[in-house]
Amino acid sequence: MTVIDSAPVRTARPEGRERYTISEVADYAGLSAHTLRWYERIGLMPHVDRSHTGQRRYTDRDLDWLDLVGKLRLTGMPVADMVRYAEMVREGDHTVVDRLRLLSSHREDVRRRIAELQSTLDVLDYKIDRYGELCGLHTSPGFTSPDS
Amino acid sequence: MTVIDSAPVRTARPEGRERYTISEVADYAGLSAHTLRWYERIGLMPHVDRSHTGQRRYTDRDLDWLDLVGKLRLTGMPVADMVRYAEMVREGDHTVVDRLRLLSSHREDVRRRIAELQSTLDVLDYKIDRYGELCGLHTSPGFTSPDS
DNA sequence: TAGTGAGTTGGAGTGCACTCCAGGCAAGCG
DNA sequence: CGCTTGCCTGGAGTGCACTCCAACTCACTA
Repeated sequence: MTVIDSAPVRTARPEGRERYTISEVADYAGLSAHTLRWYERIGLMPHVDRSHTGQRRYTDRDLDWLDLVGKLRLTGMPVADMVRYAEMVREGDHTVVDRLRLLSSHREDVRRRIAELQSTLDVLDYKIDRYGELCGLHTSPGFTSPDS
Repeated sequence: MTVIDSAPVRTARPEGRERYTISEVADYAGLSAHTLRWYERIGLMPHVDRSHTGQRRYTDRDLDWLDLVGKLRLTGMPVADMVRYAEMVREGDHTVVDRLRLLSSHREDVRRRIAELQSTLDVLDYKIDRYGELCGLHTSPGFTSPDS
């Protein structure tokens, strides 16, 4: 992968060590060990290496990748798209244009979502204000509602 | 339901008519007719009335309700929570405090989500900038990447 | 040396939110 | 009259993203 496929910001890592067990990574990334193995099976991880006994040993690079995946996941990118992205990263630099396209289109999605959320926030504020008034005026039961 | 359970803003309605068929409502709300029937089955609709032949006839009030449901849905409120809300609305005004609680807690969720999306947007901007540079520098294939 | 705890696998199961299907009814049209 | 269109029902099926299971290995401690 290219240098830009590691996250730009660093988050606190368990220790200064450079190889992590699956449960350490699960804790760090907020995913279950199951999910980490599943990510690997479906091709969402860039080949995790193993200890001499066959246990997974994640590197800081893997943690960086998981940071990015976590961000994309939180913003609702489908797993299939993330896998496509991961594949492109593995395929090398001739895929940068497509990667750019994928990321840009996702960015548009995210922008749209922010706008949607914002507009819902307005509706919620309005309704919460109304309910607040209602609760402030008569908190006790025993009156009839105008409609319903 | 109370007056505040209709949406504060009006959106364009199919026609000035006051009773709509399921497919008109599907078009309007951006849901399938299947989904509208399903909403009713699970108790997410406040009793839709019927024509003399048993077909659903939605009112403007139903459309208002669907506006709200659509907003909540877009902001990721689980259907189960929306059903709880709908039940409370049906139960009458003694549930306003709980409704307020539910809405307020959802508002916090939405605020958190906006912040998350915003932070992802920053990451995306950063990566897209890097990819942009890369594409600007060498759009043709045939070179080796620094890593992988 | 036996037990505990953390890891391994492939495959099956879960929960959510739809989505579709088969079979049927009612209205309108040529 | 037959045909098409739109709607009805209960129940089954789908896709996504996990989530768990059974059966196993390995390292460590009492």
